[in-house]
Amino acid sequence: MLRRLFERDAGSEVEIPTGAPLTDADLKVGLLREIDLFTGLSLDELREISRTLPMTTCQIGGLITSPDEEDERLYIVKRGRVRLYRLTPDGKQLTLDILDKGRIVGRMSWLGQELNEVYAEAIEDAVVCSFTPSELRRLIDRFPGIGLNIIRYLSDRLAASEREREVMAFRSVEQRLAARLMELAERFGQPSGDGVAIDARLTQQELADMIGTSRETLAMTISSLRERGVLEMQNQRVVIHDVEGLRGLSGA
Amino acid sequence: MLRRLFERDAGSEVEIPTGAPLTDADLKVGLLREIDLFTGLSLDELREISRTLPMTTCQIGGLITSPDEEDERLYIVKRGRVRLYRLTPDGKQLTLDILDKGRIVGRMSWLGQELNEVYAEAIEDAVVCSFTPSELRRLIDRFPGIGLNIIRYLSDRLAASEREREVMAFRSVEQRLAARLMELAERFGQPSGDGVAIDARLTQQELADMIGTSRETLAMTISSLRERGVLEMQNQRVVIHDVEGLRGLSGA
DNA sequence: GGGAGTCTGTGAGCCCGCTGACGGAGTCAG
DNA sequence: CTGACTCCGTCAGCGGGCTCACAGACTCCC
Repeated sequence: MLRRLFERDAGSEVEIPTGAPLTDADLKVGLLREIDLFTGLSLDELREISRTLPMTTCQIGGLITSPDEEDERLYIVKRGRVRLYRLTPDGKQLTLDILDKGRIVGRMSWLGQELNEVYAEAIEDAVVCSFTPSELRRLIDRFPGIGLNIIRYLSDRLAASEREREVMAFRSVEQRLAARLMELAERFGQPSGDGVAIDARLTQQELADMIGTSRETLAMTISSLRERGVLEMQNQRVVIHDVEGLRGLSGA
Repeated sequence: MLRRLFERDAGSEVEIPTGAPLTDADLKVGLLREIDLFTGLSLDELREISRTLPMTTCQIGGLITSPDEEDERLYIVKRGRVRLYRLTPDGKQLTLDILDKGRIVGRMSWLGQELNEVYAEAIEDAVVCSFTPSELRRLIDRFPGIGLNIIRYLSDRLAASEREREVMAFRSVEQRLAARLMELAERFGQPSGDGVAIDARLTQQELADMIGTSRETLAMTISSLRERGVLEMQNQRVVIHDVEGLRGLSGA
């Protein structure tokens, strides 16, 4: 079961070029501006920050960070999507979150033990930039606004995580699936011919990992929803036909 | 089922005396010093902060905050213990955490939506002090160290919450119970005649709410563990006889 | 086009844990 | 002492979801 970790193309580990920047400095500033973490900072400040931040790319399937990693480092996603997941001792996965632009992942002991024990895998080609703990600390001392933004970010993640705990504790697979698809539709939904399409390739195994069930049970649940005309899933794309119906099934 | 919310003595809602302080100013400074959130601040700074912080008391069973609350306010526990829980639409509870000295609860929209939808109930007589969002913001601007401490605190909570999600997703009631008791023992354990006693009164219903199961199933599980000599539970006190055995059962 | 690898659909069987029910034990007020 | 209330122990019954097993469909690469 452990091999699933490596099932996608390997050899795409992140290299971290601490020296020369990969890209034009102004492009970097541009990317920084789009990130919520840095709202409220002036252009000059952004420029100053961008000088110290190495940017790295990571191909689809590559691991950005894992519990084996020794370096304490914090990554900010600039492009692409990153899947955060935990691995149980017996090899099952639980996907915690899908991160896109502006969201944070990493482990830093001084920053609590956040995201220890957590893997981060690029599910699209991704660009991330990274800090060391001391860099971040210096940044926050100079620009307290960044501290506030991180607090807001962590609070959001915490609220979502605790909502998830309640869902996992008391709700059936169908309800959990409905709730998760609603969330994905809100974040990645595209209006399509007949309803809302979720703009992400998701195998049934991946969906199952998100709601903590088995692939087989998930397939049965999808079938049932398809028969009732609520949604369709083909070619690893989910299309929701009856959004309101799905919301009702989610039990919220 | 909803009445369980009120089963303990009512009439003990928090009143917030925004004006005159309840206690001697120096006592307040003393309490602030013990709180992790304020480590790294000088005595003068603590004194300055203490002037603006109202302290309130809350009797056992009282609600410190709930989703119905309109005020956005952040509370810091100074004495006593506070149980954080969510309520499902059909009236079941899931206890998220037990907070003691120095830990934070509250809802603030600018601080993400943390702890929206969350109830906080005093399970011992408690003393809390509270901020408004603007007060906290001012504090962080003046003392960035507080921002760092909050970040660390939130990171810890998030890591614990995500670990919990994995546990809820894949582990049996017995494993969940074992893991939870280990955690409680670490936080509230007292060496006792025959093993480790958990220093907190806990009904079986309350334990069941912590691990997301029913009271009946919990009772069966406790019985089974008792027969195997792992632990004992009487008078709402848990005594763990075989700590290593319990750790093994937790599957970690 | 053909074969390897992956993904999807479905079924049989089994067991954990939920529901519902009820009696006993402890505790507190009168 | 006695009733009222809460908490605890246990059981029968059932069903959701897991495991195991396999066949069909799709994709990608030679």
